[in-house]
Amino acid sequence: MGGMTATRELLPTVAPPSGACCAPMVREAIDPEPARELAHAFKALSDPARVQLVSIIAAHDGGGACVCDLTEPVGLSQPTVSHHLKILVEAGFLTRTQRGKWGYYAITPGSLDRIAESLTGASPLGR
Amino acid sequence: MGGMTATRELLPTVAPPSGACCAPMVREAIDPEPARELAHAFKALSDPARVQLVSIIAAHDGGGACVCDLTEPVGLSQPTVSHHLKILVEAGFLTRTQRGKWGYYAITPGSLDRIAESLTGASPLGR
DNA sequence: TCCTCAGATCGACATACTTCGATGCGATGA
DNA sequence: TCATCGCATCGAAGTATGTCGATCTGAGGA
Repeated sequence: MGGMTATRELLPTVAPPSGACCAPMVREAIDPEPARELAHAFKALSDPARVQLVSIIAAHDGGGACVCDLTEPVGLSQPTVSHHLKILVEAGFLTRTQRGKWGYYAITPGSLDRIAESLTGASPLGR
Repeated sequence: MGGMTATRELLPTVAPPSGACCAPMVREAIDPEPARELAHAFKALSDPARVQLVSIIAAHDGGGACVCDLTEPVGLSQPTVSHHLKILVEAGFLTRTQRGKWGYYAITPGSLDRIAESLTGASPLGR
């Protein structure tokens, strides 16, 4: 294999002769179904209000936060906040528990780390 | 500090007497503006086709991938793929370079790690 | 110069999402 | 038992998003 020097610097100004226009893939890409699930998780975090809600609830740490403490910081109506919370619960980021007449929301342990891992290292999106 | 035993297990069945219904916050929550930016980044990854595109391009690693290699795996039309790529570029996840008559897309180094960090450790969403 | 090809942009359409006021429901307190 | 409180659900309205066919642009080759 002599003479393979500086191939990285000598990218051809035109593509390979025929057929392929790109270099072949180095690794396997994600399958459609996992892609769908991953996108669904990201969609749950794709609204500013929901990002704030997760942050506020994470800041409460131990006991969780009730809806009454979440409405005012995000500046939205109670039904809207309730709607966002439901989306976050269904996506697995939050858990809901009822104590007395208050409902408390808490971060599902590990849920954020799991989604973070999908973006790094040897996962389908990481490099 | 005697007698502070098992307070974690003895959560009251009703909330604190008056006013506050939750424990106070342990840390600072995210501000509205950073929340908006973070949500915007997540929104770029909130579509299955875009997750697949990022994965396929990441799998090409070195030289990047051209649009002709991206249309078929995601099963969408060329204008639609082009549309999704634009969103990913604007969100900072991809970079585009022209070589000959082909356009090549590559992952912006560190962009995925940066978003992953916002979900873990001492960041506003992590715990 | 003209033709061809890769791919970006445009316009249109259907669907999904965000938001709110009104209402329903279960738990507390009187 | 009845009134009140916390909050989930419902229905409606406006906006944003995903998708495609048609078209435009810019680079290469004849």
